[in-house]
This record gives sequence, structure tokens and C-alpha cells, in this order.
Amino acid sequence: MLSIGEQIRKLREDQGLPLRKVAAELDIDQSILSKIERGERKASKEQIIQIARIFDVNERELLINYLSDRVVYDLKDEDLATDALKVAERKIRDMTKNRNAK
Amino acid sequence: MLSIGEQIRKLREDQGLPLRKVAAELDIDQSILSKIERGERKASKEQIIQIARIFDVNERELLINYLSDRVVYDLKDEDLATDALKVAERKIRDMTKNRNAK
DNA sequence: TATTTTTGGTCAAGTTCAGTCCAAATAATT
DNA sequence: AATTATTTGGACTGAACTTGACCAAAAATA
Repeated sequence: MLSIGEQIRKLREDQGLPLRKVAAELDIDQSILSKIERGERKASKEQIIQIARIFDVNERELLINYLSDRVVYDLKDEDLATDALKVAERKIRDMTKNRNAK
Repeated sequence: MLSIGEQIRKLREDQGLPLRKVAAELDIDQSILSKIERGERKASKEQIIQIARIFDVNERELLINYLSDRVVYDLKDEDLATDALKVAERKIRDMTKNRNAK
């Protein structure tokens, strides 16, 4: 299971493209993309969507990897992470269930 | 299932304490505590721990509610939230498993 | 009505974050 | 080996967000 940064790097290298080219398409500096790939910076949701387009991969899957990475980042130092995630799942389930009723 | 803010408010009202008193113990302004209880501001982890102490409730449970609320807040507008949470769980599981090996 | 409690808004200081720019380091090519 | 292309690291900037104090208005209570 690759992190979102690793996945982006793999996509780019599989196409043999330099940072420069992809960064240009994203309209950001190449050093930023380098940092995103190495997990030193976070991408924006819009950038993830663009990346899915550029490499013609499933946007949904890329977004799931992206969002889950953010959650993991937020909880990575908490020993209660697993419990918190389970409760969060339940809360989200309840939320979407009552989305209209609310 | 109460949000962390609702839970704090319930604890405080069950003791019949005004915001003023509890806020003083937390060393913050009463209006801040009011906002925390209504979900308009976020508490810090340290404040949650103090609150557990003040009301003599299980710190672990309060923290889980607190952390899960934060996760929910981050994902509340995403339709992929549920999928992202499942993947996040797997990532966390893998992380803690390989905590030494990494 | 007077007092206490709660809420809402504004402001300032501190922090975080995305990004640029450029130089150094590394890798690839000739 | 020398040159060229690519990648990385760091300093800096400006914008956005966060945390809190403070105070006045509103609501609840006595």
C-alpha cells in the first residue's frame, strides 16, 4: 500500500516524466511537487484531481488514498487512533443516514 | 451519541456549574468554553484532559470522542469519507504492526 | 427589576501552509 | 570527464487559519 506521495511518484516515473513537466501542468514549482511526492508537503484536493486527469487514473481511488493519508497523518501519534477511527466511522454513518432528517 | 462539545456541556450542567467556574479552572475566557461546547471552536488535547480531571470521568473515553470528532470534522463534506476511513484503518493497523521494523 | 449566565462579534498575536526562487546535490548523457 | 538535466533543500513571503481576550448584547434566573 503506497502513500499518496509514493503513488504519484510511481505514476510519474512510469511515464518517464520529469518533475518539471508535471509541475508545469499543475502550475506549481517543481520543488513543491518533489516535496509532495516525498510527503514533505500536502497536495490540495484540486491538485489530486488534476493528477488523476493527467495520468488518466481513477480519480475516486486517488482521492481515497489522499483523504486516508490525511486522516492517518492527523492520528499517527495517538495510541487511541484505532478506537477514534471506529467511533468516527459510526458518527459518519449516523450523519449520512440522517442527512435529510437533520 | 454526543459530540465532544455536547458531552462537555452535559457534564457541566449535570454538576450545575456555570461556564465561568469551569472556564476559570481551564484558565480560558468563559466565551471560549461556550464556543467549545457549541462546536464553534476546537478544544486542545490538554484541555480535554483537564476536563476529564475536573469532572472525574474516564480520560480515555473523552479523548476518543474528541479525536473522532476531529476526524469527522475533516471528512464531513466528503462523500468518500467512509471509504477513506476504512483505508485509514488499514494503514494505521499496518503502521502499528511494523512500528519497530520501520 | 436586578443579577447572573450565556452568546456573538471584533481584534491582535501566533502559527501554519502553499508557494516562489535559487543554489546545491545527484543522476543521466555525451 | 564534462556537460546537461533532474531532484532536493533552505530561506523567504504572503495569505489563511487558530486561539484567545475583551466587551456588549441577549437570555435566563432570582
